[in-house]
Amino acid sequence: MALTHAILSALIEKTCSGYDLAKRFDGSVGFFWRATHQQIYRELTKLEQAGLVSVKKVVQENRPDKKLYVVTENGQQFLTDWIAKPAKIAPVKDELLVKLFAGHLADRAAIAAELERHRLQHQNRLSEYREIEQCYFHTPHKLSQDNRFRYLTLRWGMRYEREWLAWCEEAIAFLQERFEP
Amino acid sequence: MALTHAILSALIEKTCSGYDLAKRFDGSVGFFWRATHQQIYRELTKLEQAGLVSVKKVVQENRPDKKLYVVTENGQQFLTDWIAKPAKIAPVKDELLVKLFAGHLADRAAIAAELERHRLQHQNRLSEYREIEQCYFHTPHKLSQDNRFRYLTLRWGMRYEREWLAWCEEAIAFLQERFEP
DNA sequence: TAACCCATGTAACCTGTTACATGATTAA
DNA sequence: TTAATCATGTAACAGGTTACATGGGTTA
Repeated sequence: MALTHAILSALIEKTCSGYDLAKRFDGSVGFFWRATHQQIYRELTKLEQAGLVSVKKVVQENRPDKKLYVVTENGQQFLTDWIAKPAKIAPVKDELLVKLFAGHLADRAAIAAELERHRLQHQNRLSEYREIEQCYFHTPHKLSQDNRFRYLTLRWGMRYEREWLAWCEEAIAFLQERFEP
Repeated sequence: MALTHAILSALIEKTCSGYDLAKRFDGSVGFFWRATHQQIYRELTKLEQAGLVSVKKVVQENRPDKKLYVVTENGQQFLTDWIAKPAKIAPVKDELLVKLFAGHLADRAAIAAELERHRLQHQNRLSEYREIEQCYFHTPHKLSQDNRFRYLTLRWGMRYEREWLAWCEEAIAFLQERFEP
């Protein structure tokens, strides 16, 4: 179960509150592991009970108090051990591919439209990644060790999105072709 | 919820029993949507109640009776409608990327080993795909309409695995490099 | 004779999703 | 004054995982 680990990884990147974590899961680690705020709060409670994170109450003016979560030594060890443990490749779970698998049932134009919508979404995601690259990773050889690793994950993301784009284009072209019966 | 649709897609490709479906989910649609046999049996019961599939009892000699599931007209319409409905791109959920995100915590050799293990797994998956291509899709222009769509999904799979391989190699090379501090 | 395949299921549990709740502050 | 942001939570439900159960047939 990697939600635990995703949260620890995010907290190690930067200590913050549950609320902040939830927002950060829209980017950052969130690109590779999604979580809603309810999942996060639930998990943080467990992590605290297990002694993998500790909590600091921060009293604020003009806004609600918050709990800052800090990864403990135990927490860091727990993460480090996990990283070295052999794991299987992640299973693919993708609706669009299921749709194409039975694509002959539907109208060609409908499928082409759905492919085009996906193409655009992947293009947008790629643009996001490119902006992040420009912003934080424009000089790769000057990066700190931790950021070099994060840059690697970003590069995975860019490869992934570029490949999706290429495939969408291929699939759309396929739909436009005339085949012999 | 696409498990429903994945099952219908698989049944449309070929009518079979719950047991057979479970096995087929190790390949075929299963490459894009995983399911355990418990999930499948549970879902088939619901699909039958909803009238999207119908059941034929088949009495066998020397082995337990089985229930053949056939997609009904309603079921086919249900699937077809779903295919045309706009959907969002699938979120990525990948442990290895979470691991790399906090990669600086772990020993370099440990991470390199994990990357290598993943590289091998992706290579194996790619070989599987290539065999399927050789076996079923070696003459693309002679394929039936439905198989052309399935071939598209296979081509996605090959792109995906090739890109993973390339990235693993990049990441491993990165770990071997010497950087200035 | 032990282990595995065929075939279907129940039960308990863990994860993930959605909706609802609160209550103050700040920007449009 | 309406909506959004900050901050944390409860509750109910849907989806997914793991373990266990049964019972005959086949293979090593």
